[in-house]
Amino acid sequence: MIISSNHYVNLEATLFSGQCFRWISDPPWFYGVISNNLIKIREHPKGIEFFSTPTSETLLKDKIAEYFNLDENLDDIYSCINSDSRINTSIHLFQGMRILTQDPWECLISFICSSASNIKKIRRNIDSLTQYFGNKLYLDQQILNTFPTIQNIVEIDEDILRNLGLGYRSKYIKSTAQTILNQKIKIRTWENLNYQEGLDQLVYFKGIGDKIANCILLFSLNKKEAFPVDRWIEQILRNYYLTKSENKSLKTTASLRLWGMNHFGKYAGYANHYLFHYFRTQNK
DNA sequence: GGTAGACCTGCCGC
DNA sequence: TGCGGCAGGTCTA
Repeated sequence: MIISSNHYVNLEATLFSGQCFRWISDPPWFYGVISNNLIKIREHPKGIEFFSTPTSETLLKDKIAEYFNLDENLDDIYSCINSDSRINTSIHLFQGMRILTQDPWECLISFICSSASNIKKIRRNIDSLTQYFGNKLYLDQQILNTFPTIQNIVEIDEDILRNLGLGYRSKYIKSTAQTILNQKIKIRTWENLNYQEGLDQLVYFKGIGDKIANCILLFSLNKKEAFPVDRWIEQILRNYYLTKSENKSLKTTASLRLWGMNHFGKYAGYANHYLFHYFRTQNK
């Protein structure tokens, strides 16, 4: 099934820029899991083309459009954030790269896994989790697994997570699932929170600080003003954006994040992600 | 409000 | 081949 988009959709950049961790590339197709369905997708002159199983394409169409934020006007966003040469270069290099709207629970666990790690290891960790807990989905030659549920994580021992290679993050994953269950926290209502309310809710969990919370807000809760500050973004801000005195006075992640949100405005998250991907790919 | 260690594990470069 | 530094952070003292 084809879903039309008002702007070119750059699947390679969107799916492999570090906002999600378990898509597989088999050109021209990409395979991934959305809402417990195996999705096969490729770029199409009108937008994107996809197949799904077990749910039919017709029933999943809206979900896929939402996942890729296809109704969001990229040209408007570009004109908002394109205020310097670095952003401009990145937009030209990765034209059509979109910020996704992923499942918040999966996004939350994935980014807890990301702390002091690297993309390869994060992918391995999440793959191990889905292989241990998930249900297998088949399409063409691909086998992918559904993501573990909150209940799945609550029910198993922390040592199993450690044996899967998650290290010190295991206790955070476990305690987050436990807290959500015990306090009957409704993840589905998170999308109704404003940025600050969402941030407060997320950093309440052990293992989620300012950076990871902003990733979850940006990549799953539709908060395009969110501005995750990691090692890369901190370096970019300090080297290219901050004045000498700002470099001195802005010490914490949160203060750098506030600077970024103020400087780049309501689509700061887009500016952040384009800069992040640009500098990461340049420095490989 | 700000800082130094500790924390798991496996890439990656020398 | 083997080894040490380091990675999309966060917590605690």
